[in-house]
Amino acid sequence: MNTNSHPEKIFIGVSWPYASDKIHLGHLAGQYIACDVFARYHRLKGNDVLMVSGSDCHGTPILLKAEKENISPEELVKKSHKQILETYKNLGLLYENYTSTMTENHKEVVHNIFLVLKERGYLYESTSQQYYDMKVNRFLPDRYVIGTCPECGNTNARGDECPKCGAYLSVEDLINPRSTLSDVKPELRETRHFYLDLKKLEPKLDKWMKESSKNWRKWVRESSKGWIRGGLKPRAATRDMKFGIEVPVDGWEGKVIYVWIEAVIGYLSAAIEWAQNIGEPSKWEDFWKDKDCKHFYFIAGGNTQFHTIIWPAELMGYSEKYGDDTLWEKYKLPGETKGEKLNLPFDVPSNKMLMYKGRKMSKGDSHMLTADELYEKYGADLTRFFFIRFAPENHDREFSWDDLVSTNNHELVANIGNFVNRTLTFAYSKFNKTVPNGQWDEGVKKNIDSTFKEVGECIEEVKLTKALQSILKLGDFANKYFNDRAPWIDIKGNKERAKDTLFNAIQLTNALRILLRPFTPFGCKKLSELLNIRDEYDANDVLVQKGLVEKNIDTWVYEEIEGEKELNKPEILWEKIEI
RNA sequence: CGCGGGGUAGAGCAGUGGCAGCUCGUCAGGCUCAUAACCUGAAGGUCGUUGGUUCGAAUCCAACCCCCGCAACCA
Repeated sequence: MNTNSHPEKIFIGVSWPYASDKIHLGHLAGQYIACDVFARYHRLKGNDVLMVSGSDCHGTPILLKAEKENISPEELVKKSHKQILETYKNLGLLYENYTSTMTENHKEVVHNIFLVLKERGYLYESTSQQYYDMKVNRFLPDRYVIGTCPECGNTNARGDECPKCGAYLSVEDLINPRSTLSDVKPELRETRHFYLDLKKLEPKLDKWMKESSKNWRKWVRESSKGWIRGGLKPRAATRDMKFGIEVPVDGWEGKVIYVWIEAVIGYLSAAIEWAQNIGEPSKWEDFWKDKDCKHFYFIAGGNTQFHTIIWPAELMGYSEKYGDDTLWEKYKLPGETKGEKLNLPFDVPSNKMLMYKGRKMSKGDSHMLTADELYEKYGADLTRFFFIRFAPENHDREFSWDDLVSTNNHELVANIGNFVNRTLTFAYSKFNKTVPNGQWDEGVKKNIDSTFKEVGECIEEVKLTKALQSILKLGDFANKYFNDRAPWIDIKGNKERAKDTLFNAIQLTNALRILLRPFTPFGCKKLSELLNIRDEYDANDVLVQKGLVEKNIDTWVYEEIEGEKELNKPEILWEKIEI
């Protein structure tokens, strides 16, 4: 059932996990749960949602890790991709298309964009000196060169920064440079690269950001403006490497497109792939060219400038092809029919960092807890609930097992779960396994309606923690209502009043079920069964490749459960954690 | 003086000009339908520091202190 007569179009781009390892808790806190809650809400509301992402498969760290494990980079990527999908499935993270940067389609779209940017003069060639390791036959990114810090004499300063004195260094400043890959002294060699001319796009970016960033989170907006204020520098768009998407220009063999120039293009290529998958190759234009389609990018702190500066810059430069007949004919994207510009980000709800033991989690030195560890121990709903309840939306947060246990026992279990259970067991045992036929209490009705309104507004503004708190407030209200009305006393002498109480308590239960669907879909699915509501929507039907994900039976307007409906035998939705 | 965020009760946080709030924890009481869950009440704060603007400042301005993130392919 879908009563939304004016569906909105919502495009959601989720930052691409790097296919070198499993998903860890920082990823969950950063974006992978928030995006799913947001998407589920909009689908529930009856909006057309296209949420895409994929595995980011290229780059030096994958190459090095593969070498270390003595497998090919392709094998490593394949393994990681599979693990990521498994985690998504377990947690019920649902995409219209989750793909990877290894597809032919992605390569084609990347080449198309690269060449248009080049033709429009946003990519220029330049040569520079870079360290080269003769032993492993490879150019070295700055961080793979260590040496003596010219400021403090620390002998283990990195090419970009001295960890001891904090000085920001240029790699050529290092005294006695050594390669971290082979420990040999690298030599400076001349190399040629393309650079993305961000300086040239700066005025356009500046204007766009001033107009568009008003609704962004403060820290995202301010730091993005700060980068522009500080002046944008050209960024290398290619690298000396063999693993990746080759540069589509003669004489550039052996070089690939820099992974962050390339990976963000995945938001577009994954939408194109989705359209092909559903057999309507032009369908992606509904999301990328309809000016009313809002684009949300769910990412985490460290990637902010790629989504507020670099990706918009690429899109702006690329969109100049639409004013040029020659380019338009020459560089059509797969399935492209309309000569309209591509949409820019509407919001980039980036989260801050989740800290673990005082510092951020990192794949680099295995300072992390994997998503699977948490899932295996506590299941999908609590994992999801926790990372929304304690999301680092505006500042960093320390991950804490105490918070996790506390929020489970006090909020998910005692507040919501217990209310549902006391209501259902009461109705089941005292009212002959049915919903008692009672009268609405106006206060209850009003509270349900205003909670739907408030939660909806919060989610649409991507204030998910606040949305969840609002739901918990309804849970508080529900428990208080039950307590104040004391139906266990009425049942002995004033059964009509008890009937009304339970009727309203059941409505509150059902309201909580719908409100929580985006957050804890598994428990809500179970609750549907207890309430004897037909619910074929599979909470972890992940990666629907064909068509938009099937819409829910529910809507975001509360519909009452009629009296005398039969109930199923109550069961516990969420278990308390004993310490 | 690189850019940015944060500093509010024991802990975690909300609060952007009008009586300092929420959750947990602590203490006391109530209830017994419910997963020892639920409800009521109490204690607990110099809102980082100093100065300024204002009838009025946690909130606006200035200076300073402390914590954190951002340069690499770190979410």
